[in-house]
Amino acid sequence: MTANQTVVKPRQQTQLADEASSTNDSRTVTTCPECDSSALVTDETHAERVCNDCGLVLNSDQIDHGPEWRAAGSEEFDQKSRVGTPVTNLMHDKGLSTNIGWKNQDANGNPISKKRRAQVERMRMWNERCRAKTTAERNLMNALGEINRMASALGIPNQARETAAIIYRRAVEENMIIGRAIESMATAAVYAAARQCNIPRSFDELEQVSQMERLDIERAYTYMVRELGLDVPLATAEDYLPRICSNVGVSDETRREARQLIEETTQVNWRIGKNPIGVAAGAVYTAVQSSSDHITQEQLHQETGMSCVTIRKRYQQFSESV
DNA sequence: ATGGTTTTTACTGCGTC
DNA sequence: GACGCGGTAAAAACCAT
Repeated sequence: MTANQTVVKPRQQTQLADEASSTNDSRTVTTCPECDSSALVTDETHAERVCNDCGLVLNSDQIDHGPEWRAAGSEEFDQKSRVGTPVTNLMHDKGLSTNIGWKNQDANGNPISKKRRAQVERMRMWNERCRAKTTAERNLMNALGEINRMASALGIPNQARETAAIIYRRAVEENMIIGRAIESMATAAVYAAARQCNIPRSFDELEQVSQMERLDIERAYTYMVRELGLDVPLATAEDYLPRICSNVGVSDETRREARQLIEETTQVNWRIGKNPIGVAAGAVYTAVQSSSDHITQEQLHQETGMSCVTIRKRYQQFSESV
């Protein structure tokens, strides 16, 4: 919109990612960069994150997120604990408002009188009604609920959901929602967040879980990218690889091999302009050929939506470039 | 709207079980 | 014969301009 928005572009994404996870970057890594194993464990005593397979230490001197006190038993734990759920962008009030418990009991766990119960019920009702004071808050509640629902349906993890929520909140702040369908903007936020978190989902997939049509989602998305100056990285073949591998069920060895094939050919000419999904599928197929796994082109076609012909072509190109 | 590129579709034959 | 695979041409989809 304005000049200063384009200037902040490079910061935008890191800001979003940081805000969303509010943790160290390597904590969000799910596979070992050395051996590609997913057996990463957090060693609390040494404050390290270590790969169980090759022993690589991903990061040391981690912040201990646990409490600063110690408790001997669960009773003492309950007593000393003085914290609630973490602040989340996925709720319109960031999860900070008061909730009145649903149980009709007093603090000691004894049932309350009939008269008192009616009173509590009225309080509960009005508390619920007052939670979203304005229409804007009500809309936000609605949208964040939708974001959560779609993310669940697509198997998108919490970190990306938080990112989606932040993107949507920014759109609200910029008055971008007015005159547009909440659902389309919420869907676009999920799409952008998924890509920013390197777990891209296609417009087709989003269309399946959204109430909006593909074109509306695409429009909302381009509008968001433009107006918010979102820095959304292109989806790469590597991004698609883990999902394809686990869905199709190949060994870790094959997965590693496929990743290597992709990495080795990133600068190769034939990769230019090719659909990363096809590249990933081709890499998996190529890797499968030299392994004990039995995955057919048909299976990969079913899983990725890429045609057998395309998978074959990528396979040939991978084979030639080795 | 256009034109170049990529992907899909539909068809083919071959080898293997 | 069913299946997986490899090849091809034409059509469709995609994308930047």
